[in-house]
Amino acid sequence: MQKITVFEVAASAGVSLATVDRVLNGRKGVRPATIERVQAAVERLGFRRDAFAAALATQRLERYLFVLPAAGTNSFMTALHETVRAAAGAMADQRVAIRVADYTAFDEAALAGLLAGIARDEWNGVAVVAMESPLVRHEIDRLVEREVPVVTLVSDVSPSRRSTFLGIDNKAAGRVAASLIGRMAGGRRGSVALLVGQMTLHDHADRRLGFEQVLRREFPELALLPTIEGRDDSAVTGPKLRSLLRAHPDLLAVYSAGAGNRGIIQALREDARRPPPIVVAHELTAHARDALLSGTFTAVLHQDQEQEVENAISALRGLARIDAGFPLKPVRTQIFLRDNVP
Amino acid sequence: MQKITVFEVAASAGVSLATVDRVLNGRKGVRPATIERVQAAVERLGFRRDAFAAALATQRLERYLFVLPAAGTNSFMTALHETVRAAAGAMADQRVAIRVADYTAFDEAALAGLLAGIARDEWNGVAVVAMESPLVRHEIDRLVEREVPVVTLVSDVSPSRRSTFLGIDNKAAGRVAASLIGRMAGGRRGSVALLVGQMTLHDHADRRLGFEQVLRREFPELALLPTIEGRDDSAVTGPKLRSLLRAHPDLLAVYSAGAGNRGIIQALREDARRPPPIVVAHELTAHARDALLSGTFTAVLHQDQEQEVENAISALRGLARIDAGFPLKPVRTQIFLRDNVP
DNA sequence: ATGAAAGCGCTAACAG
DNA sequence: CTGTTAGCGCTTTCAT
Repeated sequence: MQKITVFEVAASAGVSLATVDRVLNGRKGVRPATIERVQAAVERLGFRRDAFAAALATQRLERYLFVLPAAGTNSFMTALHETVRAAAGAMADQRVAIRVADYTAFDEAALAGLLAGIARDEWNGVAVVAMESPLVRHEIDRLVEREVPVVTLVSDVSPSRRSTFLGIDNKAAGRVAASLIGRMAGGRRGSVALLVGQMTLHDHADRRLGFEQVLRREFPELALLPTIEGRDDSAVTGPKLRSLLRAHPDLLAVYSAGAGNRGIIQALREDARRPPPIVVAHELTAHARDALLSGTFTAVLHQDQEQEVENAISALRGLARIDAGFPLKPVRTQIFLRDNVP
Repeated sequence: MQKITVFEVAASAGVSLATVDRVLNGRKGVRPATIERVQAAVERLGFRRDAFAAALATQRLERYLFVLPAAGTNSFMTALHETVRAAAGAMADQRVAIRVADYTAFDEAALAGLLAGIARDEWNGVAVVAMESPLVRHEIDRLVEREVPVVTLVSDVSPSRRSTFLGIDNKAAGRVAASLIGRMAGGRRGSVALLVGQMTLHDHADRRLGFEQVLRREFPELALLPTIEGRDDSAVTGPKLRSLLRAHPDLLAVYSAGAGNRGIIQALREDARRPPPIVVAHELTAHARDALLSGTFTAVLHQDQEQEVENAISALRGLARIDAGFPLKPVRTQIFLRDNVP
């Protein structure tokens, strides 16, 4: 497998380098007949363009913007910032610049405003952790109109014109949670608590959907209590769960579909019932995981952030037509039990 | 963030390009004082080497060899070949050539022979799906002596001098299997079957270890039957499990730690006991997964091959000092329940 | 519509 | 030990 260069292609086709380049990059100003001659030469010689040389010569610089809820909102978001930053570092020497813009969590107007300020010539693409909101949807649609590729990450907004949603299958996650809880309850009857951040978060809403569906259909002996909105904030989830535990002595399981697990763990610690409630949660910090897994039977659903961010970057590059086809893998959810903590 | 080139570094340090290059690439023959001056300049200017230019100039061509059990051995191995081939394709235009060499599964001598024939100047690194065997261990050590980086993949051999084992935590996988089975059995007593390919396969041995450990300690009401060696072959696993099912009417769970699941599924289909046995298996094909998940309660442990192969390539490139440090992620095991099939 | 020639940023002979 | 210089393969003005 020899190295065929544009030079040999040019020679073989009886044209100059410039012409070969024009054909290769589909630029106009070449006679059809010439195009064919060049393409024939490419085929004949089995020419493969050298990606490094091309990148060097073009001096290309790609810019992508990640729009995320502010770090510090909760550990998931803090970690997400970190993950994006890490990915940015890794891509930097491939001439891919990645920046992050913050918005106050749950603040639709802030998010919409941020999106409104994005210009086509500034960014080659935008990845956004969205939320359900007409305002937000509208701005995403406008971005797409301005030909700025947009993908949603972690939490979607539908039906907007964003190119893809990249993230775990949240309905499946909810179903798994219900399945685990139902099996572990082993036929006992009692009530089940479900906590989300806020129902405008598409991902949390999806999880609830899947959860309810399986719980109702397969475990009718378990009564689902009204959903609690904890704003992904331990200062809210803690007290709310605490009073729920007090009000429902028969509560035997908790599904935390959002964040704010520190509050939840706290409330559970103070609870005295035996056996302690079954808990299924989504998490990110190792600390939360350890605390959660120490209960009776508890499972943690883990979402591969790194992969999600990598996928987002790949997708955006694909949309910006910098890099060819990207077979995106679905983002994985891992289930952690006590026995497989890393 | 401007573009700093080696040229500016040279100027700022008061040396020539060649010297900068020497320092940058850690080549010898530079006075310590000069090295410091250059490094200072690099820091000061925030110089980042352009990977494309470097790759272009070096004309580097990396060659890595994957040594695997022949495809067709079982679907896992067939898929592994395919995964390696796919990775090879993706790396090809980055001037990384990946080849595969086959050996007959379970044939220590064949594997050892293959390894013995590898020359240092032919390959920049070797990834091998190994097995426990003095012969194999010896050849791996010899390769390392000849300064050919070696990593093991999927199944390790210890204590050889290979650089790293890349693969899932098989003891953890075994523990999870036991945990799931124990929980699902819900206190019933009965016997449990464990099938592996062969005990010389390090990964299967590890899974057994973790499995036994948790089963004994936490679920003493479950009796573990003698381990069956099924050679990862459905023609063997099927009949063996079938006779086991006949001999043990109280058998209530099966852990398939190896391959050959088609045979296992077949045997379970013919079995009439109610409820059907709990099954935990490792798998690869979607078909096996679907079949397995249709039982009473069954879980499938899924191993991320793509990631494993990518990790192997990264690790080898790191060892070949082509690419800097790669923070390898542990390879994930995903648990599939009926509700989260992709 | 096509060609000639000058780089892109880094590396590696070859001198000194 | 350090500097000079000629590329690597592709892109891109600027002529023709």
